[in-house]
Amino acid sequence: MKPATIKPTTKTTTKPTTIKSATVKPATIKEVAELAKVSIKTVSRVMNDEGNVSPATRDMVLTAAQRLNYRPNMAARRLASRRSFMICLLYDKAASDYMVEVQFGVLERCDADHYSLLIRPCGEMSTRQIKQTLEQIIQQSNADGFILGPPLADNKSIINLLQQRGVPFVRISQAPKKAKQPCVGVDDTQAAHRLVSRLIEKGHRRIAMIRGNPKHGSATDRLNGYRRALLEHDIPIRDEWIVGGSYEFEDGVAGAEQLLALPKRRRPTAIFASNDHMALGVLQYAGASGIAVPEELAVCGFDDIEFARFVWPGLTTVNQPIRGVARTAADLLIRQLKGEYLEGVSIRLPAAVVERESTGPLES
Amino acid sequence: MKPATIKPTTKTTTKPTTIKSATVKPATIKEVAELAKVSIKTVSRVMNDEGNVSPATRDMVLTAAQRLNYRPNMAARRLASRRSFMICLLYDKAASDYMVEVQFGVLERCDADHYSLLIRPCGEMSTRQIKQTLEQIIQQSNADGFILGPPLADNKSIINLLQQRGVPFVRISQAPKKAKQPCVGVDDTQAAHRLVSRLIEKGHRRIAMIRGNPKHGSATDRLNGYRRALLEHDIPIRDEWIVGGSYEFEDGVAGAEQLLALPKRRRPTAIFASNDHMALGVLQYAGASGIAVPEELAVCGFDDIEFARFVWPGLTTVNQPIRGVARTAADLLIRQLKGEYLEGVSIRLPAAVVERESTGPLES
DNA sequence: CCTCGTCTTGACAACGTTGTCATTTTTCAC
DNA sequence: GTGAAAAATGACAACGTTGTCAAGACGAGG
Repeated sequence: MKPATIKPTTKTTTKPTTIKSATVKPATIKEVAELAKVSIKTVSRVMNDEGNVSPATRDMVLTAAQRLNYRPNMAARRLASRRSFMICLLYDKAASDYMVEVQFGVLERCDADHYSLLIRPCGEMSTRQIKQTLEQIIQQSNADGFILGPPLADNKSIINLLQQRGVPFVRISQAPKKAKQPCVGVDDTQAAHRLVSRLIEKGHRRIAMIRGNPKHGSATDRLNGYRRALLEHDIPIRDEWIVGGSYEFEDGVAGAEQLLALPKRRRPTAIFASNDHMALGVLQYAGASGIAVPEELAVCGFDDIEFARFVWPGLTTVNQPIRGVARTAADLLIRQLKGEYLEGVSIRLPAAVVERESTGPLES
Repeated sequence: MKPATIKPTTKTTTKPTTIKSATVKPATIKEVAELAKVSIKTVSRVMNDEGNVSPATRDMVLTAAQRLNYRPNMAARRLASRRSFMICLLYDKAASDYMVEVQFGVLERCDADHYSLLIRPCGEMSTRQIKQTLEQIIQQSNADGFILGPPLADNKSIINLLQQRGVPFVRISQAPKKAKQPCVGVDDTQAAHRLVSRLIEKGHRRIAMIRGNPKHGSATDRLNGYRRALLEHDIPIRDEWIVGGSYEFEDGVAGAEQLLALPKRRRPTAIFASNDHMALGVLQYAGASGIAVPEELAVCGFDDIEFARFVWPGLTTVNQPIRGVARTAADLLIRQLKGEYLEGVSIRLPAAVVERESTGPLES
């Protein structure tokens, strides 16, 4: 980091000359109590909706609080209650669009209950480092709970650690698996199934697939959806039409190259890439090698990232209700923190196929 | 929000049956003090690097702390010191790639000093709402300082509020303007100038521009860079080649339509869109209307978002060192919090033109 | 050897809440 | 009315740090 070039001033230690308006000292619970003529404990009860407060006193306290513009001091509250009112969102350096949406969703729910959100991207960390970071967050920041984004949500080692520590957490993942913790996600298998079925309806028989990163449970699910759709329509599943990938743009390019190099007879007329990044890779390869999309090749992806509609032809894909998933995850976590018993709860939100130009004319 | 379907269990209030390993109670400063045979205050001094501690005692404390795996309790620290060790990142719901990078950069710096990061997207709020939110964050979470992302960094009203409250903040903006607060950014004018100059070098004379959102200072800067480049090469600036926009994809589409509808003689051979989103809009319009890029039309953008290289043809654009800018902003803020005097400091980081296929063959 | 600074160190009171438990008031059934 | 349970309220001690201030230890200069 380059140090700033600071214009030396006459007195380096002098405070800025800004006319600092006497920063109003925030009111404390004590002052509210005095004004309302009750004990601080009663004020506390009202502020926390603890019940066992008569409507009359409740009103008194509320108006007093309002008049003093009182807001409970979080630090004190945290210290006394041994809760931090903080939720930590743990995620890989996943697709930025995806995570921004997740952040939004979680924040929406957090705000409703005055929880703060700590974000912790772990993209460049080893599992060991992540665990260390976790320990620190638990002990130091004292996070009340965690939300694990994909693919961390499927990381056995991390799950175990949190379980051992007794910290509540919710997983965002399509694969509920055996873990008992609440899990929210989208039914990837079903969505992929629908998408591929749609291709079949449009007349395609030679449909290839580029698989996703095997570390993500979603990769398997999407593959299964593809398989099921083909099976249901009595289309044989050919190994040469299923190529590897790991959700990166370049995998799409490489996959397309491999698939389109097949002899004309066995060359696919449609490619289903396991995510939009790879689908865009396919589009780029097609564009660069003069293959017309969708006339010669239909392409579709998964995720409906922002840019799926910003390319030409627009990319057919699956839109996931990410924000909703995230909001639900936060909701489950907060409810758990409030004492609700949610073991084994698993929620699937529906995903919708979005058809654009890359799979053919829109009215069909 | 749909409520979860919860399998009723026999005892609803029972805690999960998970074997909860006796969650180790974190060590407190008191225990460290006892083990090191010093007072808690001395431990505190060591932990905060306050100085005036003899090397011998310092060592004792440090080893004791390590042996107990001691980490200061943040809540207590916050309460006692009346500082929150929290920084709030305030931003519009700007391009997600951009903000994720900013978050990364800020986090990197925060971690180094054990600051926590609060994120606060204000995309859908009015200035009034934002101010209210700010008040709450200042009073309740007690954030020590703020980092304002664009375009909030140029919002006079918000700046004033923070100034009045006496809360330190750093702006991320290309336009230092008259505000005294530290500001970090990129020299947009210069970058745009370079980009357009490059187009001129490649032989273009009819270069159009799609302007950015006038609320962002960057829009003006980029326009100025464009103007300067043309002026320097004695190319007249024609109003019909400068169309409005507000950084959205659709503005690019519309702008392209408008520009390419000009009679052939006056039709631009190159379009400089003020950001990549709009440039992608131009690309889409060109693709959809059969205009070959770069042969018939050169296109370039600004920002170098992830997808600039994922489209065909790859988009020529300007790469901003966003993470570096963010890290620097956080650095300035933290240094300010430590008492350094940084009024009027303004740091510009260089941005680089990235040439891809959309402006012509790469070796030229 | 004394004195006066400077460096170290510690005792103790904040900080602003919540938790515990005792006390007072209200409610209700008889 | 009476008694007993329930509801409402309050006193006070946590919570785990940091800030303040005073006291002790140590060195240097006379």
